[in-house]
Amino acid sequence: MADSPESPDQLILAALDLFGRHGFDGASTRAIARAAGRPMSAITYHFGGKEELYVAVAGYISRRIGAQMAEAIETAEAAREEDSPAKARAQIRRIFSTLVTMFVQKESAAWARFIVREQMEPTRAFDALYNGPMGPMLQHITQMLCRAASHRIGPDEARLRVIAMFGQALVFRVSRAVVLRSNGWDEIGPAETEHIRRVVLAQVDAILDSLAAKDEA
Amino acid sequence: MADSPESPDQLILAALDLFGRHGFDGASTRAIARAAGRPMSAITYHFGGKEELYVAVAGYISRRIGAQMAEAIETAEAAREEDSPAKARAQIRRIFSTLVTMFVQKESAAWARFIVREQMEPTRAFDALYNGPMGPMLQHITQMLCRAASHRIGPDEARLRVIAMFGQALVFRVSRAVVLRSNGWDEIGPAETEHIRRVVLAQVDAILDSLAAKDEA
DNA sequence: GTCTATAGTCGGATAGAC
DNA sequence: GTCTATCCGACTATAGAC
Repeated sequence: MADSPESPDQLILAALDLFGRHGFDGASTRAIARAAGRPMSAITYHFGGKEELYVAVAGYISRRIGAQMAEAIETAEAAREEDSPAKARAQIRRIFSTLVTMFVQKESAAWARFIVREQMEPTRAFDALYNGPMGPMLQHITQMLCRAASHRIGPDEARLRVIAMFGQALVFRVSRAVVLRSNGWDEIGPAETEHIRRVVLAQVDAILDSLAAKDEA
Repeated sequence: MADSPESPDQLILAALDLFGRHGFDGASTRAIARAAGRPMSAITYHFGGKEELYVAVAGYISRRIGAQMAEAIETAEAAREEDSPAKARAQIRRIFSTLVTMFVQKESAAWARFIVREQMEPTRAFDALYNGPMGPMLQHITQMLCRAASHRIGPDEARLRVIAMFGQALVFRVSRAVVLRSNGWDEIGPAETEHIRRVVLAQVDAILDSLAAKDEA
Protein backbone atom coordinates (compact mmCIF):
# COMPACT_ATOMS: atom_id res chain seq x y z
CA MET A 1 0.00 0.00 0.00
CA ALA A 2 2.81 2.38 0.82
CA ASP A 3 4.21 2.33 -2.71
CA SER A 4 0.88 2.48 -4.50
CA PRO A 5 -0.39 5.79 -5.91
CA GLU A 6 -3.18 7.40 -3.99
CA SER A 7 -6.45 5.64 -4.48
CA PRO A 8 -8.48 8.67 -5.62
CA ASP A 9 -5.94 9.43 -8.36
CA GLN A 10 -6.08 5.90 -9.68
CA LEU A 11 -9.83 6.13 -9.83
CA ILE A 12 -9.73 9.46 -11.64
CA LEU A 13 -7.32 8.15 -14.28
CA ALA A 14 -9.42 5.07 -14.90
CA ALA A 15 -12.59 7.18 -14.99
CA LEU A 16 -11.03 9.63 -17.43
CA ASP A 17 -10.26 6.80 -19.82
CA LEU A 18 -13.60 5.04 -19.57
CA PHE A 19 -15.82 8.13 -19.48
CA GLY A 20 -13.97 9.40 -22.55
CA ARG A 21 -14.41 6.18 -24.45
CA HIS A 22 -17.93 5.21 -23.49
CA GLY A 23 -19.53 8.36 -22.13
CA PHE A 24 -21.09 8.90 -18.74
CA ASP A 25 -23.76 6.24 -19.09
CA GLY A 26 -21.60 3.80 -21.00
CA ALA A 27 -18.89 3.66 -18.36
CA SER A 28 -20.04 1.72 -15.31
CA THR A 29 -18.65 2.36 -11.86
CA ARG A 30 -17.88 -1.34 -11.67
CA ALA A 31 -15.71 -1.15 -14.79
CA ILE A 32 -13.96 2.00 -13.58
CA ALA A 33 -13.24 0.48 -10.18
CA ARG A 34 -11.96 -2.73 -11.77
CA ALA A 35 -9.64 -0.76 -14.07
CA ALA A 36 -8.30 1.07 -11.01
CA GLY A 37 -7.89 -2.17 -9.08
CA ARG A 38 -10.29 -0.98 -6.39
CA PRO A 39 -13.70 -2.08 -5.17
CA MET A 40 -16.63 -0.11 -6.45
CA SER A 41 -17.43 1.23 -3.02
CA ALA A 42 -14.16 3.17 -3.14
CA ILE A 43 -15.86 5.56 -5.57
CA THR A 44 -18.64 6.19 -3.11
CA TYR A 45 -16.18 6.65 -0.29
CA HIS A 46 -13.82 9.09 -2.05
CA PHE A 47 -16.21 11.03 -4.24
CA GLY A 48 -19.72 10.37 -3.00
CA GLY A 49 -21.04 8.92 -6.23
CA LYS A 50 -20.62 8.51 -9.95
CA GLU A 51 -21.60 12.05 -10.84
CA GLU A 52 -19.14 13.57 -8.40
CA LEU A 53 -16.42 11.37 -9.86
CA TYR A 54 -17.28 12.72 -13.29
CA VAL A 55 -16.93 16.31 -12.09
CA ALA A 56 -13.66 15.42 -10.39
CA VAL A 57 -12.34 14.14 -13.72
CA ALA A 58 -13.21 17.47 -15.33
CA GLY A 59 -11.30 19.27 -12.61
CA TYR A 60 -8.33 16.99 -13.12
CA ILE A 61 -8.29 17.69 -16.87
CA SER A 62 -8.52 21.42 -16.24
CA ARG A 63 -5.49 21.37 -14.02
CA ARG A 64 -3.47 19.16 -16.36
CA ILE A 65 -4.13 21.19 -19.50
CA GLY A 66 -3.70 24.41 -17.60
CA ALA A 67 -0.23 23.28 -16.61
CA GLN A 68 0.61 22.09 -20.12
CA MET A 69 -0.47 25.39 -21.63
CA ALA A 70 1.01 27.56 -18.90
CA GLU A 71 4.40 28.05 -20.51
CA ALA A 72 2.97 29.07 -23.88
CA ILE A 73 0.69 31.54 -22.15
CA GLU A 74 3.38 32.86 -19.84
CA THR A 75 5.96 33.63 -22.49
CA ALA A 76 3.19 35.41 -24.34
CA GLU A 77 2.22 37.34 -21.21
CA ALA A 78 5.77 38.61 -20.93
CA ALA A 79 5.43 40.28 -24.33
CA ARG A 80 1.91 41.41 -23.67
CA GLU A 81 2.47 45.12 -23.85
CA GLU A 82 4.68 44.83 -26.87
CA ASP A 83 2.30 45.38 -29.73
CA SER A 84 4.35 43.70 -32.44
CA PRO A 85 2.43 41.85 -35.18
CA ALA A 86 5.43 39.67 -35.92
CA LYS A 87 5.75 38.49 -32.32
CA ALA A 88 2.04 37.87 -32.03
CA ARG A 89 2.22 35.79 -35.16
CA ALA A 90 5.07 33.70 -33.80
CA GLN A 91 3.08 33.08 -30.61
CA ILE A 92 0.04 32.00 -32.54
CA ARG A 93 2.08 29.57 -34.61
CA ARG A 94 3.63 28.14 -31.48
CA ILE A 95 0.29 27.61 -29.77
CA PHE A 96 -1.21 25.89 -32.80
CA SER A 97 1.82 23.68 -33.09
CA THR A 98 1.27 22.67 -29.46
CA LEU A 99 -2.41 22.08 -30.12
CA VAL A 100 -1.69 19.75 -33.03
CA THR A 101 0.69 17.76 -30.86
CA MET A 102 -1.86 17.54 -28.06
CA PHE A 103 -4.72 16.50 -30.29
CA VAL A 104 -2.81 13.97 -32.31
CA GLN A 105 -0.83 12.17 -29.63
CA LYS A 106 -2.31 9.01 -28.23
CA GLU A 107 -2.05 10.08 -24.59
CA SER A 108 -4.41 12.95 -25.25
CA ALA A 109 -7.08 10.69 -26.66
CA ALA A 110 -8.69 10.08 -23.29
CA TRP A 111 -9.19 13.63 -22.16
CA ALA A 112 -9.79 14.96 -25.67
CA ARG A 113 -12.73 12.58 -26.00
CA PHE A 114 -13.95 13.62 -22.58
CA ILE A 115 -13.89 17.30 -23.51
CA VAL A 116 -15.53 16.81 -26.89
CA ARG A 117 -18.36 14.89 -25.28
CA GLU A 118 -18.79 17.54 -22.65
CA GLN A 119 -18.98 20.26 -25.27
CA MET A 120 -21.63 18.51 -27.32
CA GLU A 121 -23.91 17.99 -24.35
CA PRO A 122 -22.61 20.17 -21.50
CA THR A 123 -23.21 19.13 -17.91
CA ARG A 124 -22.06 20.67 -14.64
CA ALA A 125 -18.53 19.62 -15.55
CA PHE A 126 -18.43 22.03 -18.48
CA ASP A 127 -17.89 25.04 -16.24
CA ALA A 128 -14.69 23.59 -14.87
CA LEU A 129 -13.38 23.04 -18.37
CA TYR A 130 -14.44 26.39 -19.77
CA ASN A 131 -13.38 28.55 -16.85
CA GLY A 132 -10.20 26.54 -16.46
CA PRO A 133 -8.12 26.11 -19.59
CA MET A 134 -10.44 26.81 -22.52
CA GLY A 135 -11.91 30.26 -21.97
CA PRO A 136 -8.67 32.02 -21.02
CA MET A 137 -6.72 30.37 -23.83
CA LEU A 138 -9.34 31.35 -26.38
CA GLN A 139 -9.34 34.91 -25.15
CA HIS A 140 -5.58 34.98 -25.19
CA ILE A 141 -5.24 33.77 -28.78
CA THR A 142 -7.98 36.19 -29.80
CA GLN A 143 -5.98 39.11 -28.42
CA MET A 144 -2.89 37.94 -30.23
CA LEU A 145 -4.77 37.63 -33.49
CA CYS A 146 -5.91 41.23 -33.14
CA ARG A 147 -2.28 42.23 -32.71
CA ALA A 148 -1.08 40.05 -35.57
CA ALA A 149 -3.65 41.79 -37.78
CA SER A 150 -2.48 45.18 -36.50
CA HIS A 151 -5.94 45.67 -34.98
CA ARG A 152 -7.45 45.69 -38.41
CA ILE A 153 -10.16 43.36 -37.04
CA GLY A 154 -12.06 43.66 -33.77
CA PRO A 155 -12.26 41.09 -31.00
CA ASP A 156 -15.64 39.73 -32.13
CA GLU A 157 -14.41 38.82 -35.58
CA ALA A 158 -11.06 37.66 -34.22
CA ARG A 159 -12.76 35.29 -31.79
CA LEU A 160 -14.72 33.56 -34.53
CA ARG A 161 -11.58 33.35 -36.64
CA VAL A 162 -9.64 31.78 -33.80
CA ILE A 163 -12.39 29.24 -33.21
CA ALA A 164 -12.37 28.31 -36.89
CA MET A 165 -8.58 27.98 -36.88
CA PHE A 166 -8.83 25.93 -33.73
CA GLY A 167 -11.17 23.62 -35.61
CA GLN A 168 -8.37 22.84 -38.06
CA ALA A 169 -6.47 21.14 -35.26
CA LEU A 170 -9.49 19.75 -33.43
CA VAL A 171 -10.77 17.90 -36.48
CA PHE A 172 -7.76 15.59 -36.36
CA ARG A 173 -8.98 14.38 -32.99
CA VAL A 174 -12.71 14.38 -33.56
CA SER A 175 -12.67 12.91 -37.05
CA ARG A 176 -9.71 10.67 -36.44
CA ALA A 177 -11.51 7.65 -37.87
CA VAL A 178 -12.02 9.48 -41.17
CA VAL A 179 -8.43 10.73 -41.19
CA LEU A 180 -7.09 7.23 -40.77
CA ARG A 181 -9.35 5.59 -43.29
CA SER A 182 -9.18 8.22 -46.03
CA ASN A 183 -5.39 8.29 -45.88
CA GLY A 184 -5.03 4.56 -45.56
CA TRP A 185 -3.11 4.97 -42.29
CA ASP A 186 -3.04 2.42 -39.49
CA GLU A 187 -2.15 5.00 -36.89
CA ILE A 188 -0.91 8.56 -36.66
CA GLY A 189 2.81 8.17 -35.98
CA PRO A 190 5.58 10.80 -35.84
CA ALA A 191 5.79 11.16 -39.64
CA GLU A 192 2.04 11.60 -40.01
CA THR A 193 1.97 14.04 -37.09
CA GLU A 194 4.58 16.22 -38.78
CA HIS A 195 2.65 16.12 -42.03
CA ILE A 196 -0.48 17.27 -40.23
CA ARG A 197 1.39 19.97 -38.33
CA ARG A 198 2.92 21.31 -41.54
CA VAL A 199 -0.48 21.51 -43.24
CA VAL A 200 -2.24 23.16 -40.31
CA LEU A 201 0.52 25.71 -39.81
CA ALA A 202 0.64 26.45 -43.54
CA GLN A 203 -3.06 27.24 -43.49
CA VAL A 204 -2.77 29.29 -40.32
CA ASP A 205 -0.03 31.22 -42.09
CA ALA A 206 -2.22 31.73 -45.11
CA ILE A 207 -4.97 33.15 -42.92
CA LEU A 208 -2.57 35.42 -41.06
CA ASP A 209 -1.11 36.59 -44.37
CA SER A 210 -4.52 37.52 -45.65
CA LEU A 211 -5.15 39.60 -42.54
CA ALA A 212 -1.79 41.30 -42.87
CA ALA A 213 -2.45 42.06 -46.54
CA LYS A 214 -5.80 43.51 -45.59
CA ASP A 215 -3.93 45.79 -43.27
CA GLU A 216 -1.66 47.13 -45.99
CA ALA A 217 -4.61 48.03 -48.20
CA MET B 1 -53.53 5.02 -37.29
CA ALA B 2 -54.19 5.64 -40.95
CA ASP B 3 -52.91 9.21 -40.78
CA SER B 4 -49.86 8.47 -38.67
CA PRO B 5 -46.41 8.17 -40.27
CA GLU B 6 -45.01 4.70 -40.56
CA SER B 7 -44.03 3.29 -37.23
CA PRO B 8 -40.41 2.43 -38.13
CA ASP B 9 -39.75 5.98 -39.34
CA GLN B 10 -41.08 7.46 -36.12
CA LEU B 11 -38.81 5.20 -34.15
CA ILE B 12 -35.79 6.13 -36.26
CA LEU B 13 -36.38 9.86 -35.82
CA ALA B 14 -36.78 9.50 -32.08
CA ALA B 15 -33.73 7.26 -31.90
CA LEU B 16 -31.65 9.72 -33.94
CA ASP B 17 -32.46 12.47 -31.49
CA LEU B 18 -31.86 10.48 -28.32
CA PHE B 19 -28.81 8.53 -29.48
CA GLY B 20 -27.29 11.84 -30.61
CA ARG B 21 -27.92 13.54 -27.30
CA HIS B 22 -27.14 10.75 -24.87
CA GLY B 23 -25.13 8.20 -26.81
CA PHE B 24 -25.90 4.53 -27.33
CA ASP B 25 -25.86 3.59 -23.66
CA GLY B 26 -27.45 6.79 -22.44
CA ALA B 27 -30.52 6.48 -24.64
CA SER B 28 -32.83 3.74 -23.40
CA THR B 29 -35.19 1.86 -25.68
CA ARG B 30 -37.96 2.84 -23.29
CA ALA B 31 -37.26 6.54 -23.77
CA ILE B 32 -36.97 6.17 -27.56
CA ALA B 33 -40.23 4.26 -27.77
CA ARG B 34 -42.00 6.78 -25.54
CA ALA B 35 -40.74 9.68 -27.70
CA ALA B 36 -42.09 7.88 -30.76
CA GLY B 37 -45.40 7.17 -29.04
CA ARG B 38 -44.89 3.43 -29.39
CA PRO B 39 -44.40 0.56 -27.01
CA MET B 40 -40.85 -0.61 -26.53
CA SER B 41 -41.56 -3.95 -28.13
CA ALA B 42 -42.11 -2.13 -31.44
CA ILE B 43 -38.33 -1.72 -31.60
CA THR B 44 -37.83 -5.44 -31.26
CA TYR B 45 -40.48 -6.11 -33.84
CA HIS B 46 -39.28 -3.70 -36.52
CA PHE B 47 -35.54 -3.83 -36.05
CA GLY B 48 -34.71 -6.85 -33.94
CA GLY B 49 -33.06 -4.98 -31.10
CA LYS B 50 -31.42 -1.82 -29.87
CA GLU B 51 -28.20 -2.31 -31.80
CA GLU B 52 -29.98 -2.88 -35.08
CA LEU B 53 -32.00 0.27 -34.50
CA TYR B 54 -28.72 2.15 -34.03
CA VAL B 55 -27.39 0.87 -37.36
CA ALA B 56 -30.69 1.75 -39.02
CA VAL B 57 -30.30 5.32 -37.77
CA ALA B 58 -26.84 5.49 -39.37
CA GLY B 59 -28.33 4.32 -42.66
CA TYR B 60 -31.05 6.92 -42.43
CA ILE B 61 -28.50 9.69 -41.86
CA SER B 62 -26.44 8.48 -44.80
CA ARG B 63 -29.39 8.68 -47.14
CA ARG B 64 -30.51 12.08 -45.87
CA ILE B 65 -27.11 13.76 -46.11
CA GLY B 66 -26.44 12.06 -49.43
CA ALA B 67 -29.59 13.65 -50.81
CA GLN B 68 -28.79 17.04 -49.30
CA MET B 69 -25.30 17.00 -50.78
CA ALA B 70 -26.34 15.51 -54.11
CA GLU B 71 -26.96 18.78 -55.92
CA ALA B 72 -23.64 20.30 -54.90
CA ILE B 73 -21.86 17.17 -56.06
CA GLU B 74 -23.82 16.87 -59.29
CA THR B 75 -23.25 20.37 -60.54
CA ALA B 76 -19.60 19.78 -59.82
CA GLU B 77 -19.64 16.48 -61.72
CA ALA B 78 -20.95 18.29 -64.78
CA ALA B 79 -17.81 20.38 -64.86
CA ARG B 80 -15.58 17.49 -63.95
CA GLU B 81 -13.48 17.39 -67.05
CA GLU B 82 -13.13 21.09 -67.22
CA ASP B 83 -9.86 21.76 -65.47
CA SER B 84 -10.51 25.33 -64.49
CA PRO B 85 -9.05 26.53 -61.18
CA ALA B 86 -11.59 29.32 -60.98
CA LYS B 87 -14.54 26.94 -61.31
CA ALA B 88 -13.07 24.51 -58.83
CA ARG B 89 -12.68 27.35 -56.40
CA ALA B 90 -16.29 28.40 -56.79
CA GLN B 91 -17.39 24.82 -56.14
CA ILE B 92 -15.32 24.59 -53.00
CA ARG B 93 -16.76 27.83 -51.67
CA ARG B 94 -20.25 26.61 -52.37
CA ILE B 95 -19.73 23.33 -50.58
CA PHE B 96 -18.25 24.98 -47.53
CA SER B 97 -21.11 27.44 -47.44
CA THR B 98 -23.48 24.47 -47.42
CA LEU B 99 -21.47 22.79 -44.69
CA VAL B 100 -21.66 25.84 -42.45
CA THR B 101 -25.41 25.95 -42.88
CA MET B 102 -25.74 22.26 -42.10
CA PHE B 103 -23.57 22.37 -39.04
CA VAL B 104 -25.02 25.52 -37.55
CA GLN B 105 -28.73 24.97 -38.07
CA LYS B 106 -30.66 23.46 -35.20
CA GLU B 107 -32.18 20.66 -37.24
CA SER B 108 -28.74 19.25 -37.92
CA ALA B 109 -27.89 19.04 -34.25
CA ALA B 110 -29.31 15.56 -33.85
CA TRP B 111 -27.48 13.82 -36.67
CA ALA B 112 -24.34 15.92 -36.29
CA ARG B 113 -24.01 14.72 -32.71
CA PHE B 114 -24.66 11.18 -33.84
CA ILE B 115 -21.89 11.35 -36.44
CA VAL B 116 -19.37 12.97 -34.13
CA ARG B 117 -19.94 10.30 -31.52
CA GLU B 118 -19.57 7.59 -34.11
CA GLN B 119 -16.29 9.06 -35.32
CA MET B 120 -14.79 9.27 -31.87
CA GLU B 121 -15.53 5.64 -31.09
CA PRO B 122 -16.53 3.92 -34.34
CA THR B 123 -18.89 0.95 -34.28
CA ARG B 124 -20.44 -1.05 -37.11
CA ALA B 125 -22.50 2.00 -37.99
CA PHE B 126 -19.40 3.94 -39.04
CA ASP B 127 -19.10 2.06 -42.34
CA ALA B 128 -22.53 3.23 -43.42
CA LEU B 129 -21.59 6.82 -42.69
CA TYR B 130 -18.14 6.71 -44.27
CA ASN B 131 -19.05 4.79 -47.40
CA GLY B 132 -22.25 6.78 -47.77
CA PRO B 133 -21.85 10.54 -47.67
CA MET B 134 -18.51 11.23 -46.05
CA GLY B 135 -15.89 9.35 -48.03
CA PRO B 136 -17.10 10.35 -51.49
CA MET B 137 -17.58 13.96 -50.50
CA LEU B 138 -14.10 14.14 -49.03
CA GLN B 139 -12.62 12.63 -52.15
CA HIS B 140 -14.60 15.00 -54.31
CA ILE B 141 -13.47 18.15 -52.51
CA THR B 142 -9.92 16.84 -52.53
CA GLN B 143 -9.98 16.56 -56.32
CA MET B 144 -11.35 20.06 -56.63
CA LEU B 145 -8.68 21.44 -54.36
CA CYS B 146 -6.03 19.89 -56.59
CA ARG B 147 -7.62 21.64 -59.53
CA ALA B 148 -8.02 24.93 -57.67
CA ALA B 149 -4.30 24.76 -56.91
CA SER B 150 -3.56 23.98 -60.57
CA HIS B 151 -2.23 20.60 -59.45
CA ARG B 152 0.54 22.29 -57.56
CA ILE B 153 -0.19 19.94 -54.66
CA GLY B 154 -0.82 16.20 -54.79
CA PRO B 155 -3.87 14.34 -53.51
CA ASP B 156 -2.23 13.34 -50.21
CA GLU B 157 -1.52 16.89 -49.19
CA ALA B 158 -4.81 18.10 -50.61
CA ARG B 159 -6.72 15.55 -48.53
CA LEU B 160 -5.18 16.73 -45.28
CA ARG B 161 -5.81 20.33 -46.25
CA VAL B 162 -9.45 19.60 -46.99
CA ILE B 163 -9.86 17.84 -43.64
CA ALA B 164 -8.36 20.82 -41.85
CA MET B 165 -10.63 23.22 -43.75
CA PHE B 166 -13.55 20.97 -42.95
CA GLY B 167 -12.65 21.34 -39.29
CA GLN B 168 -13.27 25.08 -39.53
CA ALA B 169 -16.94 24.37 -40.14
CA LEU B 170 -17.19 21.32 -37.90
CA VAL B 171 -15.91 23.16 -34.85
CA PHE B 172 -19.04 25.30 -34.81
CA ARG B 173 -21.03 22.16 -34.19
CA VAL B 174 -18.67 20.28 -31.92
CA SER B 175 -17.65 23.23 -29.77
CA ARG B 176 -20.99 24.92 -29.91
CA ALA B 177 -21.06 25.40 -26.15
CA VAL B 178 -17.79 27.31 -26.29
CA VAL B 179 -18.94 29.35 -29.27
CA LEU B 180 -22.11 30.42 -27.47
CA ARG B 181 -20.46 31.22 -24.19
CA SER B 182 -17.37 33.01 -25.50
CA ASN B 183 -19.47 35.24 -27.74
CA GLY B 184 -22.17 35.79 -25.16
CA TRP B 185 -24.82 34.42 -27.52
CA ASP B 186 -28.02 32.71 -26.43
CA GLU B 187 -28.37 30.84 -29.68
CA ILE B 188 -26.97 30.89 -33.21
CA GLY B 189 -29.61 32.71 -35.21
CA PRO B 190 -29.57 33.92 -38.83
CA ALA B 191 -27.31 36.90 -38.12
CA GLU B 192 -24.80 34.80 -36.23
CA THR B 193 -24.90 32.13 -38.92
CA GLU B 194 -24.01 34.70 -41.57
CA HIS B 195 -21.19 36.01 -39.44
CA ILE B 196 -19.79 32.51 -39.09
CA ARG B 197 -20.20 31.78 -42.77
CA ARG B 198 -18.40 34.97 -43.72
CA VAL B 199 -15.46 34.15 -41.47
CA VAL B 200 -15.14 30.55 -42.62
CA LEU B 201 -15.35 31.47 -46.30
CA ALA B 202 -12.85 34.29 -45.82
CA GLN B 203 -10.38 31.83 -44.34
CA VAL B 204 -11.06 29.25 -47.04
CA ASP B 205 -10.36 31.99 -49.56
CA ALA B 206 -7.13 32.88 -47.81
CA ILE B 207 -6.01 29.27 -47.99
CA LEU B 208 -6.96 28.96 -51.65
CA ASP B 209 -5.17 32.22 -52.40
CA SER B 210 -2.00 30.95 -50.80
CA LEU B 211 -2.13 27.83 -52.97
CA ALA B 212 -2.73 29.89 -56.09
CA ALA B 213 0.15 32.19 -55.21
CA LYS B 214 2.36 29.18 -54.70
CA ASP B 215 1.46 28.20 -58.23
CA GLU B 216 2.52 31.48 -59.73
CA ALA B 217 5.94 31.29 -58.15
C1' DG C 1 -49.27 -6.27 -36.48
C1' DT C 2 -49.62 -4.13 -32.07
C1' DC C 3 -49.56 -3.99 -27.30
C1' DT C 4 -49.22 -5.87 -22.10
C1' DA C 5 -46.93 -8.53 -18.77
C1' DT C 6 -42.96 -10.65 -17.26
C1' DA C 7 -38.36 -12.71 -17.07
C1' DG C 8 -33.49 -12.13 -16.51
C1' DT C 9 -29.52 -9.09 -16.21
C1' DC C 10 -26.85 -5.30 -14.69
C1' DG C 11 -26.25 -0.89 -12.73
C1' DG C 12 -25.42 2.37 -8.52
C1' DA C 13 -25.78 2.82 -3.75
C1' DT C 14 -25.35 1.15 1.00
C1' DA C 15 -24.63 -1.58 5.33
C1' DG C 16 -21.49 -3.58 7.97
C1' DA C 17 -17.29 -6.69 8.84
C1' DC C 18 -12.41 -6.06 9.59
C1' DG D 1 -9.92 3.37 5.50
C1' DT D 2 -10.82 -0.60 2.79
C1' DC D 3 -13.37 -4.35 1.12
C1' DT D 4 -17.56 -7.88 0.87
C1' DA D 5 -22.32 -8.77 0.63
C1' DT D 6 -26.65 -7.19 -0.49
C1' DC D 7 -30.58 -4.19 -1.92
C1' DC D 8 -33.36 -1.95 -5.20
C1' DG D 9 -34.28 0.08 -9.44
C1' DA D 10 -33.79 0.30 -14.54
C1' DC D 11 -32.68 -1.84 -18.49
C1' DT D 12 -33.26 -5.18 -22.77
C1' DA D 13 -35.58 -8.87 -24.51
C1' DT D 14 -39.35 -12.06 -24.94
C1' DA D 15 -43.74 -14.53 -24.50
C1' DG D 16 -48.24 -14.35 -25.40
C1' DA D 17 -53.03 -11.96 -25.53
C1' DC D 18 -55.86 -9.55 -28.90
